[in-house]
Amino acid sequence: MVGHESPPEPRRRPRQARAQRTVEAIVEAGARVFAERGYAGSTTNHIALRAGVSVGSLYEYFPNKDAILAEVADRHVQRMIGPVIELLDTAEPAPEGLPDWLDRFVERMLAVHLESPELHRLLLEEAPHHPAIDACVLQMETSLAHRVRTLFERDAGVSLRDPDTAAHLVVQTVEALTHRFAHHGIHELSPQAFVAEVTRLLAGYLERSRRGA
Amino acid sequence: MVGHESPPEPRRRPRQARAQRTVEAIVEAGARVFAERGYAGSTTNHIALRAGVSVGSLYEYFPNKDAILAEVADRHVQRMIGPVIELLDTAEPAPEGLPDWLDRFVERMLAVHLESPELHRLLLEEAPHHPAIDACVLQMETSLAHRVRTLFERDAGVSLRDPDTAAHLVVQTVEALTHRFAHHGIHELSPQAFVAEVTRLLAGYLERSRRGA
Amino acid sequence: MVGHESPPEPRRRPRQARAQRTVEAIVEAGARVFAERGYAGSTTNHIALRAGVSVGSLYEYFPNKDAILAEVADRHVQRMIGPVIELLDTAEPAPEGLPDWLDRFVERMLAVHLESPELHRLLLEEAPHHPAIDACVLQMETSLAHRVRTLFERDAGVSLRDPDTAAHLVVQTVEALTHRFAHHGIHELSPQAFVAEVTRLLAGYLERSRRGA
Amino acid sequence: MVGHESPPEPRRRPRQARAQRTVEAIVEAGARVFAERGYAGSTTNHIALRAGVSVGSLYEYFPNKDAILAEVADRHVQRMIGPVIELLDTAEPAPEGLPDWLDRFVERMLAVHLESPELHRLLLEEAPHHPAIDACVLQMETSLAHRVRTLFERDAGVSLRDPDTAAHLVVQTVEALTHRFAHHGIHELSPQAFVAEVTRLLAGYLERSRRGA
DNA sequence: AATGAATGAGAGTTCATTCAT
DNA sequence: AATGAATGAACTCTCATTCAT
Repeated sequence: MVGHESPPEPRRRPRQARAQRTVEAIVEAGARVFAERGYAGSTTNHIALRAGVSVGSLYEYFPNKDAILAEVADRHVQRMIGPVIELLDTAEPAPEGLPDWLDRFVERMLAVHLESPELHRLLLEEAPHHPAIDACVLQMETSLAHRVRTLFERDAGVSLRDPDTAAHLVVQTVEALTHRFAHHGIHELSPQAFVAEVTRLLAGYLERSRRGA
Repeated sequence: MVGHESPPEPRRRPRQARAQRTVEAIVEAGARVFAERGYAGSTTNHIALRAGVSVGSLYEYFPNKDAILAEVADRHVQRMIGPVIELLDTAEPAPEGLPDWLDRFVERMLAVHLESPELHRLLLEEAPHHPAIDACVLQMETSLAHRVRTLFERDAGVSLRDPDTAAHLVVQTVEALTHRFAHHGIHELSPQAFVAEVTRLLAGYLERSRRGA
Repeated sequence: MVGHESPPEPRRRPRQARAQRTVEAIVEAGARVFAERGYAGSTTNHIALRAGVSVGSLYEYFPNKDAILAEVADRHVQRMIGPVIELLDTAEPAPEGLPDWLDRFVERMLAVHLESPELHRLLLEEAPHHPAIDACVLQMETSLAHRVRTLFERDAGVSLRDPDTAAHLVVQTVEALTHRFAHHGIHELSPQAFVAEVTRLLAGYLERSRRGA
Repeated sequence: MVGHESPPEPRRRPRQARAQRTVEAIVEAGARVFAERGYAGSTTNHIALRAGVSVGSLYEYFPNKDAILAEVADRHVQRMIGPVIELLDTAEPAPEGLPDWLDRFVERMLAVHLESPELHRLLLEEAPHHPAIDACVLQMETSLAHRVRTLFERDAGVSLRDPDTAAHLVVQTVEALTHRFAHHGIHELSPQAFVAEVTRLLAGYLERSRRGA
């Protein structure tokens, strides 16, 4: 009769799993509520309600409202740069193909910006500049810049005088322009034309910046 | 008083010199307090206190907190673009001098961003996207882009395929990069080097974009 | 939060016994505070304090000050007309007894007015004419008039030309006179004498109004 | 050359006349503003503005908001009872004509209530029970009751047991019923029918109350 | 005598957070 | 672990009143 009365599953698991689900629900609810109502307009009660959880539970897992924002921001940024990093990491060494992958880079950045624009805008523009968010964004940029620089260096055709600066400028420019375009557009410019134009902008820069030039 | 809901009284226009001084003090205090504490962290009482004025006086001239922000934003933007517009309007027609005035343009934009960076950051990044601010910023950009385009067209050496788009991209890029640089810098890059690099970025683009190219 | 203006959240319905007690305390405190200080002189903080509850709790259950007044009014009216309606509903059919039940009717109305005269005065005279209160009062009157009319019709001795109008006049007259008497009296007139006099007034009217007359 | 340089008009007159006009303007503006926006909804600034006067001037002549209300109330009551008193004072001694002048009394009271109902309602129902208003109303009632009593006594046909009480009841009843009717009506009852009905009500009472009865 | 800018106590209301259940 | 009732400091905004001009 030993080991008979208790199911083989560990006892603590369900609790932890439940807790995990609760946290998950809160973060997701947070993302939606923040996106819909802005930071100041969102209350912890809204979020708890949307998560199907009581405020008490919310405070069981997050010390305050900002902590929810930080988590939401972190996840959002991770989800955003994932595809971009993947692209950068799998880029073929192709000297003459520079414009080609620039094109693909810009294209993917734009795609990523168009995905959940409200949340994105919130995090980058409206949210009080919480250290956590600032850190997130800087880290994202550094991470991308680092990979872009690696590509520059690996690519024989692009041997720049100051590859690090170039990489940062490129990343910042693409980030800023796609962000802007995703939100306000530029006249009637189509996304394709926009991507082409930004690619041209960067290609010109990189050619000019070659060490030999 | 339920169901009586009289419309919010129109605010007083300052007529006497004393009133004018009060308004001035409120706007200036608003700029400072907003810059120091952020939008949400600033209260109308803070602003009134800093202005050396009672809350009542504040509400005599501004219907609510947002209205103060709008006024602060408007003045800030006017003060910011003034020098840049002046530069653009007095630029000499100089085909071969393109890099030269690009350089001066970037330089002045950076100077302008370094002036009251906290306030600037507030208005562009943190403030809830108040229509008034959005309008301000878009108008500023349009205004600059228009002048830049005029310069492009007047300058024989830069006959672009799509001068309008190019002008917008240039303005947005400069705005974004200088803004960013003013706030976070890029490693140890000096302001001079930064300006030179951005100039190179834009010059490459414009050369590439020539109609003949 | 400009232009976000979320609709006022629907208030919580008390579910737990504790919450029910809180609501009860607020309504009772409201009745007292309103009666003592008048509507304008009463603040939500006064009421909360008197109820032994925080303002926050008050707003948990009532969207605003008026809502408290409405609830207080409703309860007061219900409590007031209860005894009167009971009297009317149990009146014996007694043709020659008309003066008798008129007497009892006036007597009970006076009793009811003497009960919590301050609150009563507030609701009928001072309170901003909130729809809820108006409705309450009209409904009360209609309700009483309807029953009075039924009594008239049932009573063979009182077959009026226009029983509906008569019923309304009777109810309004009794209401107005007892209300007045309860608050200011008439010289040194004793309550008994007052009741007798009003009964005489009405009896005269009803006799005169008989169809045959 | 004596008495030559100064015009014969007294110097102070213009100032007083102007002041008188100012007071007049304020009281009239007060009446309108109170009637339109209710007591709480009216501000001294509203009243001053409407009167074409500065707040400062308003406080030159009235110590506070209540004082304006009191004056407005007083004038209103005077204007109201004027015609009624005139009627009572010129009534012919006419024993058999009792119903006749009751009819005219009720009719004139109704007319008077229909004149500026908003202001009237404000003063009797909404305004905080300011002593001044209470006094006004009581005085009005006393004044009318006194005259009615005189009529009763003069009129041989109506020799009541307690003429004073009867007079008060009559006045109060007419006041209450016409007030009510002017504001809410009774079903579809026409004003004529209403007057007739109230007359009947009172006539019945007075007949019953004769000493001999 | 008149102006109207300035005052500031105090109103109603919100919401992040706590804690008894 | 979870609930949700309770908290209360803090906010925005009003308006009767004062007083320098």
